[in-house]
Amino acid sequence: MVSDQVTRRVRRIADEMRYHADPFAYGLKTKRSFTIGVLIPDLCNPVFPPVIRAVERTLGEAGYIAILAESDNHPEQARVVLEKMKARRVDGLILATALRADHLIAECVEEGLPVVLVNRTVDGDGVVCVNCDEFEGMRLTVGHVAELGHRTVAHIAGPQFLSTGHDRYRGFLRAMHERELAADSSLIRFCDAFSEEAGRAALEALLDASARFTAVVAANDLLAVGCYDALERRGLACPRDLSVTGFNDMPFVNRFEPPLTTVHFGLDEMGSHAARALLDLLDGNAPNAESIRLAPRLIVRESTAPPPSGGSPG
Amino acid sequence: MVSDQVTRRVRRIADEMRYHADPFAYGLKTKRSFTIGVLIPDLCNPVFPPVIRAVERTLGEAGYIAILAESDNHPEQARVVLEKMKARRVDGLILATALRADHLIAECVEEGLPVVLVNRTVDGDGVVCVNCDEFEGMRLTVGHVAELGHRTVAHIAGPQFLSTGHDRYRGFLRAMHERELAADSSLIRFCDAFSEEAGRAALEALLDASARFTAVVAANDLLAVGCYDALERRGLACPRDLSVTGFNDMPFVNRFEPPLTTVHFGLDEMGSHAARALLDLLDGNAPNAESIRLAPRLIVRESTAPPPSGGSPG
DNA sequence: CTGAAAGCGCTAACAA
DNA sequence: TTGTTAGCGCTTTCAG
Repeated sequence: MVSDQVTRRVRRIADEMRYHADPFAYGLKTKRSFTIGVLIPDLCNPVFPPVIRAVERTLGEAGYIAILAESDNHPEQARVVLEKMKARRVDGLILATALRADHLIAECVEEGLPVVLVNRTVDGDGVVCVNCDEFEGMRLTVGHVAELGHRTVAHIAGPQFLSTGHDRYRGFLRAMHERELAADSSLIRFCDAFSEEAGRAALEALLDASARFTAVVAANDLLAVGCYDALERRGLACPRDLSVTGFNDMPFVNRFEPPLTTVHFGLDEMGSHAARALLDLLDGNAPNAESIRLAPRLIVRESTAPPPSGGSPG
Repeated sequence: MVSDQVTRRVRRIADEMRYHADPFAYGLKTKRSFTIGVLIPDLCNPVFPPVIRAVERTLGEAGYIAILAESDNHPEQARVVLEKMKARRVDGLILATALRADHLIAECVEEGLPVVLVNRTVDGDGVVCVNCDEFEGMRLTVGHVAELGHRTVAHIAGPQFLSTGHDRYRGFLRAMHERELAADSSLIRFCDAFSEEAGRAALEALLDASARFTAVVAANDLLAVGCYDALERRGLACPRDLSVTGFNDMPFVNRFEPPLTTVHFGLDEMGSHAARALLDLLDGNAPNAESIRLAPRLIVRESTAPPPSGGSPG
C-alpha cells in the first residue's frame, strides 16, 4: 500500500539514523525473542564447532541469534542452563545433549517449545532429530577391519544413556554379526563419557584382560585417541600392534599420529539441517523432513592395517 | 526491611511457580539486556573454544549471557555483525577480531559501549586488552632454536594489520637481534591470514627462493601446520630437514605429526580475564587491571631439532 | 515506609 | 484504508 520507492527511502533514512526496532519493546509485545538456545556438552570437543557455526549461520540468515551453553555432560547442569534459556524467553532449542530418555526434552515439548536434537536421538518419537546413520557407520568400520583380515575385534563403547553410544554399540554388534564375526562380550568395554581419558582407561582394561584382539573400534574419535595414549603407555604401536578406528572425523584427526581411520559425515551439514528444521517448526510448519539421517563415509587413514602375523597384544 | 525467612519463602514459591522476571519488560525499562556480544574471527580455529568457554562461564556467573558471532576475518562482516549486536542492545562487547587500527572499536568506545579486546590489542590506548606477551613468546622461541644451533631462521609472519601478527613479527626481529642473529628480510614472508593454507603457501615460497635456512618460526600454530603441509609436498621431513615452531599451543597440537614445539599461554585464563575486565567496566569501575598481559611458556616438542649437518633445504 | 501509577517502545486491535 | 490507543511486565518515581 506504500510505493516501493518510498519503502526504500524510509529504509535508507532509518539506516542512516541507525534506527533499530527495540527488541525489548518488540519482545514484550509479541513474546518473541528471535533467540535460540543451543546446548552442547562441551565446546572443546572439536566435533561441535563446525556444527555450531552452521547452526548460527542458518539461524542468523533468518534473523535469529543463538545463545550457546555447555552442559559439561551433567544432566543437572543441563537443567540449570535450560531453565536460564527459558527465562530468557528463547523461541526454540537446539540440543546436542539429549539423553536417550530425557524428561527435560519431554518437558519442553509439553510446554510447546520447539526443539530439535542434533547428533542425538531420543527413545520414542515426537521430536525432530538430525544425526548420522550410526548403524551404517559401524557397518562401514567393521567391514573395513574385517576385510583387512581382523577376526577378533574389540569395541570401546560410549555411554549407553546417549543415543550415539547406544546406537553405535548396537551397530557394532549387528555389523559383526553380518560379517559372521564373534562379538565377544569380554572384548567390549563401556565408557561413561566420550573422552580421551575414558578411552585410554577402557583400552588399558582390555589389554590387561587376557583376551586377544587385533583391532579396536572406538565409538568416537576422542575415545580412539585415548586408545593411542593407552598404546603409547604400553609401548605398543598403532597400527602395527593394534588397529584403531574412530567415529566423527573431527577436525585435525588427519594430522594425528597416526592419522585416524574414522567415520566421516557432514558436521556443518548436520548443523544447518538442524537449524532449518527448527526454523520450520518456528514457522509453524511441521519440518519438511521429520528426522534427518546423514549418510556416513569411511575415511581410511593410517591407524588401521592388517593384523600382526605374530599374534595380538591382548 | 523484610526478614530473611520471608525472602527465602518468596524465592522458593517463585521458583515453584517457575516465575522469572520478564527480560523484555526489564530491558525495556532499564535498557540493560544482560547480554554480551562476543566476536571472533573463526570458531573452527581451535584457539577460540577454550577462551569462549571461559568467557561464557565467567559472564554466566554474573548473570550475563554471550551471543557469539564470527567475522570470518572480514572487516565488513565484523561491521554487519557488530551492528546486529548493537541492535540487540548488548551491554558490552568482547572482541577477538580487532584490527590494529579499528574504527569500529573507536566507534563503540565513543558510544559508551564497554569493550574488551581478547588476544588482540589496538594501536594507542583507551581500550582494555588481554593478550599474551608476544615479545616474550618470540624471545623464548628464537632462544630455543638458537640454542639448538640454528643460525638462519625464517619467519612466517601473520597479517600485519592484526596486533598478534605485527607484535610477533617485531618480537621475532627483536629476539633475533638480541641473539645476534641476522634477520634476513628474504627469510620473512607475510601471510594475509592465520590459516594452514597461508602457512603452506608462505613456506613453499620460501623454499622456492634460493635462500637457505634451517628453522622456521611461524606466527601461530595454524601457520605452522601449514608448514608441515609444504614440507610434505616437497618430500622433506620435520624436524630432520627443517625445524618449525608455532604459537598458541592450541588443543591437540601435541598429537600432531610431529608434535609441535610452540608457545603456550592460558587460553582459558585469557577468556576469564577478559570477561572479568568487562564485568568491571559494566559495574562502572575502571577495570582493576588496565590491560592484562599473560606470561607465555615455550613447550618444546618434536618439531624442533638441531640443524641438519649437511646444509639446509632452502 | 508503603502503595499507586506513569511510562519504557513497540504491536495489534479498533475507531474513524 | 488510516490514525489512535491500549497494554505487554517491569522499574521508578511520587504521593500518601
